Amino acid sequence: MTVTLADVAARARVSPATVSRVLNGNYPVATSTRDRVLRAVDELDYVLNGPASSLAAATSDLVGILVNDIADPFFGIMAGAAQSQIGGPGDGSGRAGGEKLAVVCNTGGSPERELTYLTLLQRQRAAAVVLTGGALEDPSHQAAMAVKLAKLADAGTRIVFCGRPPLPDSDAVTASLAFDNRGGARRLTEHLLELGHRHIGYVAGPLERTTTRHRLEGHREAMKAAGLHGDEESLTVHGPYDRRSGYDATRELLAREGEVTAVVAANDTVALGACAAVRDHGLRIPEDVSVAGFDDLPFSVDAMPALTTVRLPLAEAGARAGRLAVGKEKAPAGGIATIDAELMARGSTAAPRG
Amino acid sequence: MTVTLADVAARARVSPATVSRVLNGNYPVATSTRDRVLRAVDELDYVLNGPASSLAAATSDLVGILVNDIADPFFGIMAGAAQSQIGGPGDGSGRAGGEKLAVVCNTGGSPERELTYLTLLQRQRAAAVVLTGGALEDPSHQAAMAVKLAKLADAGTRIVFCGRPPLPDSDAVTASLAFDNRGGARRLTEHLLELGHRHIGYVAGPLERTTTRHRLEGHREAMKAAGLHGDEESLTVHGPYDRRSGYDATRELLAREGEVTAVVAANDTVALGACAAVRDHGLRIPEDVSVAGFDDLPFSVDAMPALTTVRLPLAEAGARAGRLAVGKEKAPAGGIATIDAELMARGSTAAPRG
DNA sequence: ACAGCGGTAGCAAGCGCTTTCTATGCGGTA
DNA sequence: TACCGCATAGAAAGCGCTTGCTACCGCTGT
Repeated sequence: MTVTLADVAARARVSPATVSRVLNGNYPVATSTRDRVLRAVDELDYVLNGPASSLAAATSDLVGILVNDIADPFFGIMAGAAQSQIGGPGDGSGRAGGEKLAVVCNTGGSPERELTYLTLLQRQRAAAVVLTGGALEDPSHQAAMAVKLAKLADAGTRIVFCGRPPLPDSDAVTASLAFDNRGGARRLTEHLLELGHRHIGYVAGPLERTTTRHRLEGHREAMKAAGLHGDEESLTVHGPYDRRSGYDATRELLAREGEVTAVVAANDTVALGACAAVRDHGLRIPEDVSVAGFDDLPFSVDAMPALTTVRLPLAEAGARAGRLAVGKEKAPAGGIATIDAELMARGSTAAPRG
Repeated sequence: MTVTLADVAARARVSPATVSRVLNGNYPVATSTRDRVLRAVDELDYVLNGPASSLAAATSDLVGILVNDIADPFFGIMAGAAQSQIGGPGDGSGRAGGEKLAVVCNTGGSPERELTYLTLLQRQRAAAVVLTGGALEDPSHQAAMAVKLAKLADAGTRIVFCGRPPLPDSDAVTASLAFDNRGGARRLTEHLLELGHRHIGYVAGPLERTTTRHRLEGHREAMKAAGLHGDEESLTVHGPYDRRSGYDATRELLAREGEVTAVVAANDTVALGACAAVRDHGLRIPEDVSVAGFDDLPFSVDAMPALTTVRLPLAEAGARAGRLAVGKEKAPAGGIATIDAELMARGSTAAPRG
């Protein structure tokens, strides 16, 4: 039926062992023999049996990339960059050894799915796993993750975090690349404060994610430093990281009182919803209300007016995570690197009226 | 070291065969025995060895989803929807049998990568493969794909196309879900013609993709039906499916002569670039120039003015492809289904001046 | 009371590869 | 000329699981 190593061996008139060695290139084989084998492989159109190979070698070339939402470019960009480094096809090396299969797994933000994907990858004896995006704060889930990751690490799977805070007291994770969400958020709010805003609405992400908390903390840090605090609670609304959440929350913020002069959104997508709400409320951006986002996704510069936001180097971070995952790059000191976030002041923010 | 089936068997005081049967649930096992086994699995924290299992059973639970650009929500949305149906974790069934590992592979639009990913999936003995997005028109690549897909199908891998035209004379593909790009494009251009436009610039996608050709054909069909043809060639510019291409091409179109009153873009992302170019040229949308996109990605409604475009039911199509891939749904008659595209007339198009 | 049978469990033979260990052939050296 | 060592190839033992077949047990039917 399907062609096996033995078939190739027979055709090349060598032993299966030799074919295996030619394919893996990890053992000296005479050039003439190698050529013969390669020709046979070609003629028979032989494709290695991955499971058999993985079983015998006790390793696999699978690399999993976990993302919260594959439809969100935030994750897509990171995942794409990571995948491009991990290789699979066309990583430029041309070496058979570099032929890793980078695959992305969509958890949909669900803790169970996250865990189950990890189990599935463990089952496949994955070579590495990259976890992207913020983590859930739920202690029991964190504990479960720590255990699972420890087991994976134990089995030789390399683990890399990308855009995710490091796991405390764990040496399972090879490297953690964490975004400076707090700093970015602080600078963003400072920018608004400098423009003269005092009543700033905050449309935050889901309560239980680290990303949400960090950005919120940065915002509040800035507010506090400006001597503004007390009404933050009432000016903060939580919701998922989507457009609708931005729309609904902003309508609510606007309806509550007329006092809000600026709205900071959890991310750019939410900001787009916020913009729509501001307009539907009959107000102009930025003359009546300033709006700001976070992430600087590609479409943000095309919003009208262009969205003030905080740029996260998603592609760079993803690529680095990919390289770390396949060992092309060595881990930063302490296994942790913080990635800077840069304020992008654009047209959607301006001084408040009056 | 790691826990094996045999360890579980020993602990449950049964044979390995019995453990395997409990795990696979495909053979009668007495309840008491099953419980004992399940408890042992739990206590030992046993995780099946995927490669070994796949080798012995000659099947695997991997399902590959190939996309051209994972950072593009067009693909992200389809892939996410497909993945959600394929299951992996939390497909709702709860059945162990449904635990497929849906993974997405990013070809970056490169033909070699596409082929190599297919080989990699073949090597893993994937249960199914979903190919999304338009195909390349290059005959030699198409032939290579046909051969590769035939081989995969031969090995029992189910193959589904999503948003991709069917492969002629091939029974390798289980089902093809093709978007009605031609019809959508035609209706879009008709809309512009009805508004009174006569000089319509077209920023097309890469020359070698079926999607590009089909959309272009629809456009020209409409033009021809309106008795307008001849200058289409000169009003068409090709480029990649990205913002920059839309920007550059539109600048060029605008600079060429002042006559263009509308710009149709290859997709929404390109349209965003076109919008920016129109504005940078000192013109207003839609008063001076109308702009239209394609796909109706989530951000399109938030452009200012909201983008007129053609809606493709990406999520529905992706979900259906996912279901077809795992056999939850049966293939449409003839293995081919055409998915309708709906015109979304919004603020970015209006009658030309004068 | 005995053959026969449905219901369970175990045995053992692989699945297709990797890898250790062993065998062979050859050139070079004393 | 005899011996050693290197370079290369082969033999064979698994890797951990699945599954066809056999074995056993307690019943039922006659």
